Amino acid sequence: MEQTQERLLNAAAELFSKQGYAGVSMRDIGREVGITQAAIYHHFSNKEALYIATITYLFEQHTLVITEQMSAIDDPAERLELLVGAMLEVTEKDPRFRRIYMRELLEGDQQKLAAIAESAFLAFYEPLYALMDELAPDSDPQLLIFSLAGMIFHHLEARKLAPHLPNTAKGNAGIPLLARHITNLFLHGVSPS
Amino acid sequence: MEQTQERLLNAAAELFSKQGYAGVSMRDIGREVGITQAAIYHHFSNKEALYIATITYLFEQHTLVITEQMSAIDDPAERLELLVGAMLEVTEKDPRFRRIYMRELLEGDQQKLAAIAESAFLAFYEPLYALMDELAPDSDPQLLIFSLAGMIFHHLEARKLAPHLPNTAKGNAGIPLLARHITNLFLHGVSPS
DNA sequence: GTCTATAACATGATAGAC
DNA sequence: GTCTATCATGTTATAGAC
Repeated sequence: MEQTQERLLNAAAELFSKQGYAGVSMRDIGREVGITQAAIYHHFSNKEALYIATITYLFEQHTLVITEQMSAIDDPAERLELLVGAMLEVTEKDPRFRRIYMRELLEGDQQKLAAIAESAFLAFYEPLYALMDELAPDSDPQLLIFSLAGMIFHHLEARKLAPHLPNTAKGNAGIPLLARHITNLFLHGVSPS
Repeated sequence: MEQTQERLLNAAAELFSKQGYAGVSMRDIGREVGITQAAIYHHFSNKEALYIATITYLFEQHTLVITEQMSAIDDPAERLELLVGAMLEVTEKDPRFRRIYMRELLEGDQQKLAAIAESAFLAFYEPLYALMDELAPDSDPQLLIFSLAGMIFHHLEARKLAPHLPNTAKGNAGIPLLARHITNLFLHGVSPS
């Protein structure tokens, strides 16, 4: 099979995002795909290379779609709305993507972070930077990006916490409601006019 | 020394929060404290027991301080400002605290999350809920809390990423600047009137 | 309370057959 | 491209001396 490499990437994405780098062995990944641990080394030179390739694979899969859609829209506020909605949808549909991101923030050393930033995050970061510059020319675009990303990622993870908190609305907040909440808060704050 | 147990908890907090459960060996923890791996088993029955004890230890340390300060302030906007500043300060001073929180969001099963929510998060959640209700009576308080927490936690983690991104301002954003950014965005959005 | 020694097993990686 | 076999090392945990 020629697609073994991609099946390895998908198995690795599932396992790494759920259990972390140290929590997954090459044998675990091989088992998932149906080959032995040794055979993986024909496709990737070592565990770290497979890990980096996995992250790159996940980012490329999802960020290209979003930036393409964004580039078709002129109005900044409209572009923001699309960005938030698309990010929520994509990261809801593929939790591996957002978990690998958060996990790397937590435990990635500077060397690995640098590799990830260059190979995966940069292409996504630039159009966001431009958008923030249009929306708020007097603010720091990087701070705004970090704020927005923090809201999007945290909402999706924190939903697991909601059932254990008081006064929680019945039924989880759907993606469209979340998108409206975040977009509105980002544009107008807590007290919209 | 009688305080070996506490020194073990601190070393474990440092390592577990940074590298995750699987990423830390009993030897690593013992080395940090200056005893052998075998000696740890005199204080904790096994690795998992040490991990649970570590999480409990961290949460107990940090929850009360902030809510006490908040209860002294009447004006909601002022109380928000204090909350954001205090949260940033505390979680900056003890990164182990926020990392364990994010890590448990990522990989904690529902049972462990329920325990953490009840034993640690509830007492903190209630005054926040009341504050949101005062700030924006027509919005969902839980959504607002998750948005705010997402910004605070993500900013502090994402600073590791900044050096690898283009157009980064020289020098990391300090806590006071971050506090002003988040408070302002939360109250007025990207384009304050 | 801490040590050394050791058991029993898992891990990343390589060599070489097919 | 995948296998089996193997190596060197690291892992949790226990036993028993001091």
